[in-house]
Amino acid sequence: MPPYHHGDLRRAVLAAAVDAITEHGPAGVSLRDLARRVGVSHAGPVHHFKDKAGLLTALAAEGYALLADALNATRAETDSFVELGVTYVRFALRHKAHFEVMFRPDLLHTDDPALARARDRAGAELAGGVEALGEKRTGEQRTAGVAAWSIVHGFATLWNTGNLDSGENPEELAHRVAAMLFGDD
Amino acid sequence: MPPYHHGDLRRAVLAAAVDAITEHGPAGVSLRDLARRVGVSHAGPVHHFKDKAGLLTALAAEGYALLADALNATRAETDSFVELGVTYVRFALRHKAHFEVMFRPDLLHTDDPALARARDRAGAELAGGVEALGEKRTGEQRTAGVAAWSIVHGFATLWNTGNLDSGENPEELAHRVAAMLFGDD
DNA sequence: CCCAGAACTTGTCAGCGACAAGATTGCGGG
DNA sequence: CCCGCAATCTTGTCGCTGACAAGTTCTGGG
Repeated sequence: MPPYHHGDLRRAVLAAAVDAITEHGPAGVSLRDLARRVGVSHAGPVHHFKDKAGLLTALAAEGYALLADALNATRAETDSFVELGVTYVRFALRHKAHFEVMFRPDLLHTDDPALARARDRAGAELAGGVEALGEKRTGEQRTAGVAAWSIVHGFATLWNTGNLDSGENPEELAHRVAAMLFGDD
Repeated sequence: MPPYHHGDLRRAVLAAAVDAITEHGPAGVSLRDLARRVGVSHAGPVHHFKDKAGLLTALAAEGYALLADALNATRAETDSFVELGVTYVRFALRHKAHFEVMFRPDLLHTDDPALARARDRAGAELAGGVEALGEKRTGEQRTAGVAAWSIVHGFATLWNTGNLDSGENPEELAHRVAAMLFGDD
């Protein structure tokens, strides 16, 4: 018999949620199923997340943190804006579950402070990249930023929903697409 | 007492679903609630859609049809590719519920023939636009098409999830964004 | 050592989707 | 005209779910 206290239930449930969402999408996930997967009673997870939305909010926050880290890392080793876009796409494809949840405000507690913090951090990395780009293209900062975010986000979304699939290497295709918008690096 | 036969229950349920999804997102919708809104017993809608996924599939198909019509109409009056992109965005903002459901394959019967037909029609309109564009830019047809779809789709998604909002006129912003990718018209 | 609170369980409730079986209605063939 | 049949809608039920309440077990700080 497993011990009464799980040890790190919170992390375990989050991990199970990632698996479940990756398989069946955010709609096909129940707290009770996650509890079962983790070997805990049906109300165990509630204590850590309060809500189903609370669980997904925690997942989204984790996602923004991962994204911020990834963006930060590539900004450290290159100032290629295209490369930053590819990093965004790579994150979305590698962390499909996190990415899906991050952009479903109807499933989240959008006012959660931890979520806001993580999102702002990721936003700052993105904005920093746009700013660096601005040295080349003055004016239209806002438009350029929106365009950049739109194109990588759209690509990631379309790929993840199976609308772009055609045997190609997604990262390479993403690179060519991003390069169409900004320069040739 | 209302008559036993509703008259056009199918259409009524679809309309109610649009309202409900627009308000609460696709997750916050139940067949039973739609049945109540329409004034019909809890199992009424089932007969017309078989499934909850069936209902959403019908909605998605309707969405693709509307999109195809819209794209076709603007292709008839201009060959500006940017304008075609703005039409895509305008559709997504005006028909938020349809648009959301169209790109959630985990909620749909993706193999539904009516859905496939409608989707193909919309895809053909889009592809036609890209082809016309190809007269200007040879080669890279595939890349250009993906880039165009990505940027308008990303813009629409980000706007609809509240990530771009800042008091600006979305269509005008979309126009500037699309123009960054292709030409200046 | 002990006890306050954190971590987890058990029990319960209403709402949901799916299904089955029955009631009502309109419609086409005779 | 009417009969029967199929489409449409209702009623009833099942297992599952999220939320909540109350109880049980563990753990760490004083």
